[in-house]
Amino acid sequence: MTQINFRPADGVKGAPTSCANCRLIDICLPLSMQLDDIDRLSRIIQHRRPLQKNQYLYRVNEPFRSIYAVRSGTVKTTILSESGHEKITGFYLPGELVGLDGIAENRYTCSVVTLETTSVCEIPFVQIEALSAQMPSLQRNVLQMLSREISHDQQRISLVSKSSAEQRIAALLVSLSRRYEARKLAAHEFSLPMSRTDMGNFLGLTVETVSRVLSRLQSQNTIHLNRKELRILDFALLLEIAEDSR
Amino acid sequence: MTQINFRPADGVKGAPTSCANCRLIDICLPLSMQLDDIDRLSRIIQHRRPLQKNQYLYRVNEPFRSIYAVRSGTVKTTILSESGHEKITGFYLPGELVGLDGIAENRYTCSVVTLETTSVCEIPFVQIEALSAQMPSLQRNVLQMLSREISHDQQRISLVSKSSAEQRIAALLVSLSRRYEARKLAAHEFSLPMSRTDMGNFLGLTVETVSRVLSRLQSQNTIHLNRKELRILDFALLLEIAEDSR
DNA sequence: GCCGAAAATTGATTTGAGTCATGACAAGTG
DNA sequence: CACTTGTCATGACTCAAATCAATTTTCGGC
Repeated sequence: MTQINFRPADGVKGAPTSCANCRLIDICLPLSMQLDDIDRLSRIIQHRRPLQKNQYLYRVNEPFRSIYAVRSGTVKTTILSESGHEKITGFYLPGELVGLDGIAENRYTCSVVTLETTSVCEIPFVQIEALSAQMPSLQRNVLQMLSREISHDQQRISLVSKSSAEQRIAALLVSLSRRYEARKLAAHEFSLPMSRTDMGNFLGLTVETVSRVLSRLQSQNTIHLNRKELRILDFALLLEIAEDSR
Repeated sequence: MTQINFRPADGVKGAPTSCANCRLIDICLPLSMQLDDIDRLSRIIQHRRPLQKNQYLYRVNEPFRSIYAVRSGTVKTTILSESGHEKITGFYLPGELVGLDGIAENRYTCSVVTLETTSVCEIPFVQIEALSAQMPSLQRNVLQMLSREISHDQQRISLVSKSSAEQRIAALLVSLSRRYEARKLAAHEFSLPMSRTDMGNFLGLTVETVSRVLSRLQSQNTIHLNRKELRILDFALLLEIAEDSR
């Protein structure tokens, strides 16, 4: 299991590190900021100890304090339906931010759960506000990250409302692939961070259907799947399945 | 057809009006701002002539200039799949903002189409930025509106990924009902602003299924529907159908 | 390494939504 | 006004996904 390490620097464990050394700099909040601005931003970021699998980063209705950047690992966001059922609304990879939903009501409107061992950068919101009052580049970036999240959410809506199970699953795999690619990781060979159950929950399908569709895609040589290790054999076809709409 | 008038003031047509007189003030961007701040905000808002049904407010990839508040009428946002198929990602009622997705890339990532005659308030983004640099209340409100949109998008994801057609349709009706209620309009008797086709597109269902489910809900006396005029007869049941999840 | 629990796969069957086809109705057009 | 056009409703039929059930595989703890 060759887990890629997103630790920003090789410094002493727990020592302060800077976003300037982080390999996610082209994707994450400091995106296209000046070096000295990045350093000022880095100083307000808190590095937490990594969370084990299935831990809550925060829960719905907790008071909003911070936004978080996933540094390594993967998380899911969940909302609670009025009947008490948990519904997954998204998966977040390294460099993606969670907690942005908390700004409006000053408390989180969803919960965040780790899918594997995950470390995050915590960015206290009052400090973001204070700093961005003096730093237009940060203010602009915060707005951009929120806006980007809205675009992504819309993509997600179109993903989960696709008509067939095959389309939805193909579209999820394509989405993951592209996001790994943007992180300069292997786009056609990666590990699915979530369980089949989670995929089904997110996509509005039963586990059995997820399992069957994955098997079918495998028998057609579109993908190869060994437990969670995915290899995309025919990306073009996968994309066609995902997009080919009635 | 008693169309409720959202025109902010009774002034001369085209004369400058203020958000202070608008009945959407508790919902829209100026939410909980001071009166003098509201006046300053009002001055940068441009009132466009109303758009007829099926007109584009803007199209995907157009350069981002403004965000828009729906003043009266209804719009839908659509994104284009790679296969060229249009997918509806949301419906927006008076007091809701569209265009927030444009901030990140400086161009819109979706298109906005009117579902009926609609008027909007245009708010040029450079002016928002300039003004919010001097007006913390506005800066905060802009962030809150973006954050709120993210929460709503997550709700929408959970809505469209529900498992059965009945659940999805019930959930959409509940959502509309609550949003009309928040606008102090009749929550249990309103006109569906979108066609059956649009409902189906948004929910990932065929028109026929939409039609059949609506008929079924009607024959069970959960709703009464005459063309687009909807009366919710048993809201509790409708909510139960929407939320009752496996 | 072994055990029990959880997760995933696979099969058989049922059910619900899609597809195709037709007709009703309303709105718009010449 | 007749005629077209678009929207919606409904029926017959098919097919895909849910459900129910039984194994198999994987994984965490001892």
